[in-house]
Amino acid sequence: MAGPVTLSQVAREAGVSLATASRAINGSANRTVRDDLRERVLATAERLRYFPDANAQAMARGQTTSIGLIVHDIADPYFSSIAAGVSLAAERAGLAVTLASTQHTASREPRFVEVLTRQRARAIIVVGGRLDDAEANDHMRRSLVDFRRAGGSVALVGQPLLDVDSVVIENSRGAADLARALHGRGYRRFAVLGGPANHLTARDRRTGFGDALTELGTPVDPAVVVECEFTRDGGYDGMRRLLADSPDVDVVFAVNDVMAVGAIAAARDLGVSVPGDVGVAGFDDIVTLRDITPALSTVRIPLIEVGVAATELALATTSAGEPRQVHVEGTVVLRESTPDRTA
Amino acid sequence: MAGPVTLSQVAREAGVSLATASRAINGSANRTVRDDLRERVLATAERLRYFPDANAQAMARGQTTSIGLIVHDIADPYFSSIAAGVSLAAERAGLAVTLASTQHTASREPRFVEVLTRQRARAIIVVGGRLDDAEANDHMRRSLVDFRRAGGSVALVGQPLLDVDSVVIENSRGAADLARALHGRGYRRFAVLGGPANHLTARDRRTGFGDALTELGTPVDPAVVVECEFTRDGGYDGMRRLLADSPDVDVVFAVNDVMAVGAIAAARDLGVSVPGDVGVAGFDDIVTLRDITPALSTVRIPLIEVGVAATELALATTSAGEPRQVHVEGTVVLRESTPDRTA
DNA sequence: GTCCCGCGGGGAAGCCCTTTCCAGTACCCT
DNA sequence: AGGGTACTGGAAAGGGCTTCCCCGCGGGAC
Repeated sequence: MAGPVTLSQVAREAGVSLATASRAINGSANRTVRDDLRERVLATAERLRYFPDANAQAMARGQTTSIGLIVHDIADPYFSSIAAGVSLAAERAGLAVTLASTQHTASREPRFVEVLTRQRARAIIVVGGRLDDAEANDHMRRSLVDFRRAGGSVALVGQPLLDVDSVVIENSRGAADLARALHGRGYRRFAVLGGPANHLTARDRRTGFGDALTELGTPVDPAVVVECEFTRDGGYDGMRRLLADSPDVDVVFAVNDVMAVGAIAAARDLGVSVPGDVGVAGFDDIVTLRDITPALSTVRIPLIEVGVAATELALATTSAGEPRQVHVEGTVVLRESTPDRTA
Repeated sequence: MAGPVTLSQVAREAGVSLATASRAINGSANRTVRDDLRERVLATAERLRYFPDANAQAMARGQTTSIGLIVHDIADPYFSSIAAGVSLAAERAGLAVTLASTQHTASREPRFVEVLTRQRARAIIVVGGRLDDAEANDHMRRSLVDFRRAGGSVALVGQPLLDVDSVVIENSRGAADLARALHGRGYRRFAVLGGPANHLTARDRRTGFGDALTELGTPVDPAVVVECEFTRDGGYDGMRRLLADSPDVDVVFAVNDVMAVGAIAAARDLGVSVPGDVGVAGFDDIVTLRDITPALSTVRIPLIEVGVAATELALATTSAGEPRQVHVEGTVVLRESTPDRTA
């Protein structure tokens, strides 16, 4: 019992002062500890199974060893892959990751930022498409300002929206590339499962896709751009509605993979064959895609690397100047769900 | 600048003592603060955007507000679903979750326990099948002892192995139920993708499955119990080997879903039809299953609830007596991947 | 043989809170 | 009117660690 072992116990036991014990264990900068003392301290610490109290260290040093990660839903493969990257990078940097999953509730985001502010986390990584919701974004911006005033840095994954460093995913360009690739495979009558109207990532992908097709002379009829939730079930729903209204379509672009997966399920349930009757493409290349049937065409985003990049960005000492941006390109990957029609 | 706002700043600004400010903001037990003072303090805190330093509070109170979660791989849907449950329960309890993902490296586990010991986390949830590896388990046990000596509690998800409170998943029984259900559908020639030999969860599922079949008079030929990794790629590999060696099988039980998914992919790549030529069943009912083809028969484990239960177990004040156990039953779910053969 | 300098040990301050303990006030009861 | 009680504000003591600063000591330089 007697609670955790403290440094003073170690010092006393080793017959040295607190200061020396601290320096021996920590290897203080610009100070050295005589070898025999250091070894004695280390041995004592080991014997007593001493583990420094990170909270006390944080207080004394004025700096913690943890970073925060805010995602919409940790059970969603998109987020969990990014989380894996963050976790990896954090471990490399010797930091612990505090996970916050908002369950798609925007109001939770600033609340979690506050929690992390209290923890005095070194940095926060905020992942997930932002909404075009001035009030919510203002809340978030304000919380992040508080956080940074408390000494933390922030990196966003998604849009460069909140005046902070960001890993920017080239949604628009990726979607445009996909549109051109599909056009190249002979598709002409496009429909879009567009996600929520005010979801910025969804919007960028929609417009990138649409603009490219307009340039190619096969614009998307706004009637077949379906609004729906950004989730698997949203895709399912959207696809049902789309197929009910306008069956005259040869390919459907869902603005993310989980929606595309839902769309395929909806098509199957309605007896519409994919890709026989209609092709489907998604966006992100989440890891679970490799095992769905038909294999889904998509725009590959290196999610783990995105997580790593965001972490490194947040941790790199801020010059306090312009918000920095790291751009990540998507790569079009065409698979069975959109076979070549020109043949 | 000037770093984070402190309580003394708030107190000074509000014209009260530190003690009063603390009590006003915190609502201390068995003490009251006069209304006008409290309001003044609160208003000042709000105006100054004061956020208490959780590390300092932890020191003063001798208790932190975080719990640790150790998983094998956060990008694996099995773990991320449990993580979602943990995250949910933690939020309810007003605690932050520190995430550690070991990437299937056993030696990382005790290291993460140590990190959490330093953080003085309230509790640790360790998720993921343990190995029958005395040395690794000893390490882990010892680390957990250190952690508990520092005041934390522990809950395990999986086997009741390390003398700590556990959420025990009835692997053996679930697998036996599945075996009987498959037998009931007319399957007779069973094979097993058995996972690693020393993986306890895998072993329990293997033996539960095998024993039930022996009882039914259709024992599994040990030659068709294939050892492989506990991952999707392990399942892929194992299935390849299995199909190469012994094609005379009508159903394959993979000891977890991701392996089953890999197995289906392998079958497809080898031109073996599932379920036409061979049925496949898994275990866990991970959320991504709903969209693979054919829909996979499995044993459903309520993963989110498991996460919640583990968290609540860890947080429930320990009577310091026997390790407590919460048992979770699996439910057999038969889908397209194992159609009825008796018809 | 002095004088300095640098090295390294240890005392103590300080990080930001909570909580105990003391003291002052107001009020009630007799 | 005096004494007790209830209430509440504030001073101060931690809590575990880092680090500044002082000081003693040994060695190099002249």
